Amino acid sequence: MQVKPLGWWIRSHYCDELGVEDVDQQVCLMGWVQYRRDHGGLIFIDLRDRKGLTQVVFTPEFNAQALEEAHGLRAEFVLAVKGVVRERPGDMVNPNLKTGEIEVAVTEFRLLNRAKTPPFIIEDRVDAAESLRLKYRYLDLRRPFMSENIVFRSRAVQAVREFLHENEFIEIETPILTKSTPEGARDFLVPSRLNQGQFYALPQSPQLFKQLLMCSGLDRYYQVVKCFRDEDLRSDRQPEFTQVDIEMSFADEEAVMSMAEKMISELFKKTLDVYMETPFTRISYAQAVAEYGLDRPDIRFDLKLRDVTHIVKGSEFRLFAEADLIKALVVPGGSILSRKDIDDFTDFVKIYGARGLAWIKIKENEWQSPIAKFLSELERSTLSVELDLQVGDIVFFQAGKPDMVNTALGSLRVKLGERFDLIPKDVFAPVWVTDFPLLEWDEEEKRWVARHHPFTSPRDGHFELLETDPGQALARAYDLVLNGNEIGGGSIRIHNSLEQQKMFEALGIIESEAKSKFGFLLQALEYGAPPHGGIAFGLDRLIMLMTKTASIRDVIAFPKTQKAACVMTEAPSGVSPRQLRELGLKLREKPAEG
RNA sequence: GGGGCCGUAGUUAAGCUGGUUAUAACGCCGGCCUGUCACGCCGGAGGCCGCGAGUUCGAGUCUCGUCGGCCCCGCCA
Repeated sequence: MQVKPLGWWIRSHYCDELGVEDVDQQVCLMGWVQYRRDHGGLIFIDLRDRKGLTQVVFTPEFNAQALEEAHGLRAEFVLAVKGVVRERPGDMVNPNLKTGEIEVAVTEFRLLNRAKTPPFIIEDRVDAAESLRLKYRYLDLRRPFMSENIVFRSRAVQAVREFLHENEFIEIETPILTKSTPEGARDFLVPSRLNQGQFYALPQSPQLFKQLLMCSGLDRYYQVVKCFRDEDLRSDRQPEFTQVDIEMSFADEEAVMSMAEKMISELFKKTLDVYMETPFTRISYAQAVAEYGLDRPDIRFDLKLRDVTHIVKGSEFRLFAEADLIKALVVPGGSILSRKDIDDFTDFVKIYGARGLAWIKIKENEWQSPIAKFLSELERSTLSVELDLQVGDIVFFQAGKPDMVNTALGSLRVKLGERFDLIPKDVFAPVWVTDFPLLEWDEEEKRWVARHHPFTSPRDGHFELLETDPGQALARAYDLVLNGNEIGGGSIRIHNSLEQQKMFEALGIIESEAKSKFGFLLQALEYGAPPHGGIAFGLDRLIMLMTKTASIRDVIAFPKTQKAACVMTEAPSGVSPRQLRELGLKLREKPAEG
């Protein structure tokens, strides 16, 4: 069987399109051999393209020569098939296939290309090792699961673009080769050949450019844009990722948030037919941390943390007595947990720096607990009343530094939500988190750093706090959280040069550095900068949630591994001595290989 | 920087407290087959047990190191 050119053949249908209404039509399909069922005198091939499968049948009645040749077909061979659509008799209908009521009887076919036996079978139920899938990514993307994710992503981006264009936003590209700035994540650097010893940085986000576009009067900007951060990876984090980046002039936080939630709800309506009620729920940062322990609360289930410091601070239990904060988490019906379960949860909270996990099982006549004996009668009764404890409940306690207590117990809350099946599937629960602190104390650098970024405006009247009590200043910033995942965040920016300089001062950035790193921004703000603000959405993470995939890699065509490498191209790699010389670079140590 | 899990035919896995020739399924190759649909039946090939040391009479199995993949903490405005 010879490989033949495409010639003048033209595809008439995709492999998901034909049905009984097309019977007797002459059609032409093109695709890959999915399954081959060779009966000797009769051969069935399931032909696959990106849309679906169609059974084509080679029979001697239609073309004996073609049947003869088709014995040589193998998985993943590329075919063009011409034939007649036939209705299948009732008992031969395949109800599992969209095109299962028909088949295409082959009158003529062309083998367009052969294929080696693939390293793994191209189908959804085969769970090949991820490293293998990544090495042969082009094959992995043939699987319906993967290609559907990629197609969905395209549809979602399309919906976002439509919304933004309808709302007067202008798509504007910003530089990829740009300037390294202090603050924030580690930069990816690109050496400059024409300016030896100097480096570009890849943008962590187009933050400054979009603000400058507002200064330009372009008024409403957006961009679907790659961003780069040289930090460690996670299942929801890649070193290069895509943001839907938005900025608008003459807007306060209400304007940005209302625009953003319209965009998100329209996106969900258009692509998933999911209705989201607007306006979205809002919660302050302080309340989020108090009740959920995290600044990205999953509000799909209740189970809130309770501050019990005032009740048990004076207890004889040393861990409580020494703690700055003691919080409790009551799980109704949780006393069914075994010792082993509790040990596992204890190990889990230790990840976050907890020393242990205190617990009390509320039984009919007693409190079963390693710590009950340390609690006075009053402490017990106060806990019982304030936490409304019922027989069958379990109470977990976490005590220590506030950050640790909140993170550990907040993470445990999510874990318990899963364990007790409290999290409704198929629910998308967006929530705005607002009133973030403007600054955070960086213990390592011994200075205040911007929690969002240094261009975020403080709330009215909070500028003065920068000099008196920086930790109390609140930001005009907002995060959008979906099912416990941060999917977007933004702020109203400082649009006054003097205020921006004051902010740099508060961050310990000296004037000369501010001038050299951000001089262009400070200048731009002096030439009539409009009030402005914006938001950026993490597209990959958003798509991951919408498609309910477990990893961000499943919604990115060519992702990187945890070591930020591409298994397929083998990037990163060494470069030739000549390339280094041209760039004026010299490696400190000899690499293993060039 | 740190913690954890995993690496055995092409693939997915099994391989017990170390013990003869390392199993199975799918895939692959050959043959048969006109109604299958993850076709079926018969036969066959296929292994540096990730790599390197060590312990041992003996290592897929135990120890250490190393490489790779994944999950997590730190980090990620």
